[in-house]
Amino acid sequence: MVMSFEEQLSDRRAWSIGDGCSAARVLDLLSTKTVFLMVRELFYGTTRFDDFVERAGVSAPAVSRALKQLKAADVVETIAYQAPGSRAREEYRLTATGEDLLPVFLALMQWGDAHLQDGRPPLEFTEAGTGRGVRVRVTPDGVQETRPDDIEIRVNPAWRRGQTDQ
Amino acid sequence: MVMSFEEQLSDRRAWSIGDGCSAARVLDLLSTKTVFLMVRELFYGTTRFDDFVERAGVSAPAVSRALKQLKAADVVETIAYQAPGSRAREEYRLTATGEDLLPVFLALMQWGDAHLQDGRPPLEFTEAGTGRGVRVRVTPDGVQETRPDDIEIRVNPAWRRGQTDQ
DNA sequence: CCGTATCCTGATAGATACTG
DNA sequence: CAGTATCTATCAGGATACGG
Repeated sequence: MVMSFEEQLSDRRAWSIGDGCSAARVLDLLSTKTVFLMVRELFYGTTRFDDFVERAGVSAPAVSRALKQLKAADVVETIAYQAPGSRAREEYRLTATGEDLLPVFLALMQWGDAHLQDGRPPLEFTEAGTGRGVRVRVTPDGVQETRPDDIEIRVNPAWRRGQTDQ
Repeated sequence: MVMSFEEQLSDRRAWSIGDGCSAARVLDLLSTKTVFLMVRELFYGTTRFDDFVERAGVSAPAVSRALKQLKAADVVETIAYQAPGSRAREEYRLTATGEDLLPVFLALMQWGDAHLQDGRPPLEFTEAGTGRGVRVRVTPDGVQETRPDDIEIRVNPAWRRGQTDQ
């Protein structure tokens, strides 16, 4: 993938080192494991502080810091809401910017499923309308994309069986 | 994307916490910034130790550790080679497993380009045969994919101008 | 040129304890 | 229930110095 690229090395140096490269910039933001686990939970629909703590298995101070970072980066926003019969709360939601992280998240999952998980992936992602499986792919401009709203997640029954066997 | 998923929460707990979730497993491996920068360099075709140090702007010990980790994880392999007229060396290459990280890498770049970079992305990825731009997308099974070997990278001329203006 | 061991510093996570 | 302050332990990263 790279050969023709090597010739542009002098340009490459200009952005590669320091803050020019987008990958490097993203890592400054998402580098910590906790931050990324928060993003995962947000995609799974977690909205409340204690649920982040419990479901991600991370301490409350760490969650507090991570969520604050994400909010500062405009990945997360807090929305006031009123549960019927209880007092006002805030819930955490992905912003549009945050939802754009879906390909990053899915690509990470897919790679883990393929290379770190033995056998069947624990989760399956399918297209709501058609039921077809969805994956992250490198594709040329013009191909059809699946909208985030059209994605359904299911726990793979085969995996569930595998777990209880242990 | 998540509603139907919430109902399966009891299953979710089983894999979400600890090492069940692929995302969490991947993060155990790729969590550090240096490791990820090494992956970036590998995709750009860097093979020699000192080049990793220079191009990623990371200290030699950090590079040493990161490369060792990646090798242990079967993302990187070292291959002996003989440059004409100099002594034998080893070079670092992505394994097939490592090359599968391409969507992760591209997705990260794209997100950074879209949300952390002001304006034009510094790099452009195109399909070798057709010249069409390529991106990472969430797509249903069956759509055409671009092979890693068919991807060309170029430094965006517009970005280069923007740089020198500063 | 290609690495690695050692030491030191800064960032990050957990435990604990406390407020609205 | 929803956080935050503090304190400490751990770990990644740089500087330095040294062997193949």
